[in-house]
Amino acid sequence: MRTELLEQIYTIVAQIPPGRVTTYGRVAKMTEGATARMVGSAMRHLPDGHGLPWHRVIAADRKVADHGGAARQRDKLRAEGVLFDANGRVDATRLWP
DNA sequence: CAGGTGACGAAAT
DNA sequence: GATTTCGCCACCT
Repeated sequence: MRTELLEQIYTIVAQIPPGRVTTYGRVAKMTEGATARMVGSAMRHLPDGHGLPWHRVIAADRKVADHGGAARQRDKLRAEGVLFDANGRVDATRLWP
């Protein structure tokens, strides 16, 4: 059921190690049936203080997705040691399988 | 019920 | 490489 997919999404995101990142599409494929859009939507509806490392989920082009908290997301990532190149892209080696 | 939308992604132009 | 198009699917009008 839907909540099952949602649970899977939350679980997977929670598994991303600090200083590492993954993409919406990757998370979607790890679940069974979810799409990248659903993952993004799930992140958008997260309440405050959920404890989920939502900032470690980025777009497939390795740039921070464009949304209201993009700036904050970048700060959090940078605070974890994730470096961005001049194009605002994250190092490919930081990708979490 | 029909249509628009969006923290996406891949392919085409 | 920047833009556009299309596929995707839960949700809201």
